[in-house]
Amino acid sequence: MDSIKYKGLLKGSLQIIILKLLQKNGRMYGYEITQVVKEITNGEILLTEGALYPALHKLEKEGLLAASVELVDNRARKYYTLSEKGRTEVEIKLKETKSFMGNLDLLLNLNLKLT
Amino acid sequence: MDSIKYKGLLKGSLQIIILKLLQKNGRMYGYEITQVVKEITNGEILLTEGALYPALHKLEKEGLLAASVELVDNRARKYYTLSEKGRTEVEIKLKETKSFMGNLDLLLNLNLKLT
DNA sequence: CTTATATACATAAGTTACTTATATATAAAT
DNA sequence: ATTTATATATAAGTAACTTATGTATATAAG
Repeated sequence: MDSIKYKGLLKGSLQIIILKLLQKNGRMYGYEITQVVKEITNGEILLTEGALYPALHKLEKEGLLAASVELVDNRARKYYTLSEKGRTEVEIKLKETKSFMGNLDLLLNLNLKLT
Repeated sequence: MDSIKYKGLLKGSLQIIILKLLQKNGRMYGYEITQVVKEITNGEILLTEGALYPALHKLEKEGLLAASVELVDNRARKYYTLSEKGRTEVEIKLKETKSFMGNLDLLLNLNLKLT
């Protein structure tokens, strides 16, 4: 698995992507996140395991995610959900991301319309 | 000088910010870039010297920028302009950035409209 | 039947782009 | 006289990645 595009750009946005997907879908496991991101972005964003799993562990350690392992088809899946703290944080980080994109819009003359 | 917000998010976007400002303004020096970014973003993006100057040096080394030192008020200024390669690259990186923001829009449900 | 692909997680080593801190130097303002 | 603004540079440390490797099961292909 490898992500060809957006070499530097993904930096800093992986956390909010994970948090937002969990906010939307309630309960997901790591591999599922990689597949959903791939589908939604038409294969343009391909998360690497080496980035995703440490990011999940970090978010769990920080108390934003709760994890529970489950056996499905004799294979271990680690499901994640947002904690209470995570539900608060996702809103904060989302606002930050929007604000940053608004500023990038001004600097790069992208003519975005944030609704 | 320090940038409070967008801790991770700025990563990967500094290069395109520099290139785009030079495309727009033709000829700028480092300190001027920090001030223009500060003004345009209402003080929300504050470039650090430790990030800016190495980034300028790297872009110059890669042949995207041309530099010339000038004395103004007895102080040395290093002016940068886009090279031919830089003029091509800024368009490529701009498209990449737009594409990435479009994908982030899909993942985060931001409802932006890229024109 | 054995090999490749998909599913599923984890981590170690290396790279890169930052932050923070420090350094130098002149000009202008307090 | 001291601080703030202007102007550039670099060294040390950190965080978030990439790349590579490892383990293990299920399924499809040849």
